[in-house]
Amino acid sequence: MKRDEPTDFARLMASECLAVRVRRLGRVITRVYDAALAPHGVTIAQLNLLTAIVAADGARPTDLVRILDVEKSTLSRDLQRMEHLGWIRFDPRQSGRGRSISLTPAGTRLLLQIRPAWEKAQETARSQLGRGAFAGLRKLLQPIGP
Amino acid sequence: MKRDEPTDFARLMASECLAVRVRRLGRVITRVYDAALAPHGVTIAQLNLLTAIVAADGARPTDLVRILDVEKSTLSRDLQRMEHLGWIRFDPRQSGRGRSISLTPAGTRLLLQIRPAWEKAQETARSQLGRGAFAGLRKLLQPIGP
DNA sequence: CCCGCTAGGTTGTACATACATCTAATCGGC
DNA sequence: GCCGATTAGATGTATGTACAACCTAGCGGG
Repeated sequence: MKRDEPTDFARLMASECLAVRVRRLGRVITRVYDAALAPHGVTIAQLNLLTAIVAADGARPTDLVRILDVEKSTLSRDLQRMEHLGWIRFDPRQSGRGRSISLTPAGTRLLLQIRPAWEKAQETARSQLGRGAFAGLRKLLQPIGP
Repeated sequence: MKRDEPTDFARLMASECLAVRVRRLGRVITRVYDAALAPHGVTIAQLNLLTAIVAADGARPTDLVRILDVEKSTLSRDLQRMEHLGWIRFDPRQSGRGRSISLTPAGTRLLLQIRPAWEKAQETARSQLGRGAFAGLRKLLQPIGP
């Protein structure tokens, strides 16, 4: 019986490819969080940016690029959107290049309002994945983050 | 000392949010695979689709939606692109709704040419994450897949 | 002090993704 | 065999993502 090379490869991808699995989980998880946050008009990507800006106090776009492992052009446009929405502001720096980012009062208020929705999304994700998988993933992904 | 609620939330997100971690890993991993596949003019998302079509022989778009956990409108456009590129074809079905998808000869040839680049991306991912994390992730993500 | 470098950002283009809405085809009850 | 309900897909709009190419403002050597 002749081996079917395309089928072999297809099976191998399905069972072994890390990208396929991580991306799929990303789609599913993103939907969970986006659905929970939607009533506030915010996405998980935007919430991630907002909290990163708060956590890395006084950071410039280029710092967030490093911290979040996102492309600078992606970040540039994401920040533009959030500036137009009135959530963030760019401040000139005393010395050195670039501008620091900070939350506006509206951005800060929004962040605080969002929190319960995020907690709910965490709980949904936990129950959908199972508590063991959730905790295991969080732990395994720890060293990958900053 | 007064508690800073935004900062608390920001720290919590950074340390506890599963979406943040999964999405970040997704960006990093996607770049690894896309870079390896780029010389063939294919992305990891497209390779995933091609192999899913082969693995789920005779599947319709709606079947892939279920299998890959992707939105039907997303899939619709991804398939359109691949049809225009001449990689896939839609075949009418004997009975029932919809159309089955299959690879064209060009699509099949492409798939076989790609394989070494994918193996290389796997190896790169493995060494960047560390073998333990790679294997652990693959295993943890197993039950989430189909 | 000036001029070249380089780091920081933006813009052009393309793909991947999703939600809402719409169209079309099929299925099933009667 | 028709007609209402359901399903399969396509389209409009928006976000997130990346690469390549470009621009520009500070830094630093001389």
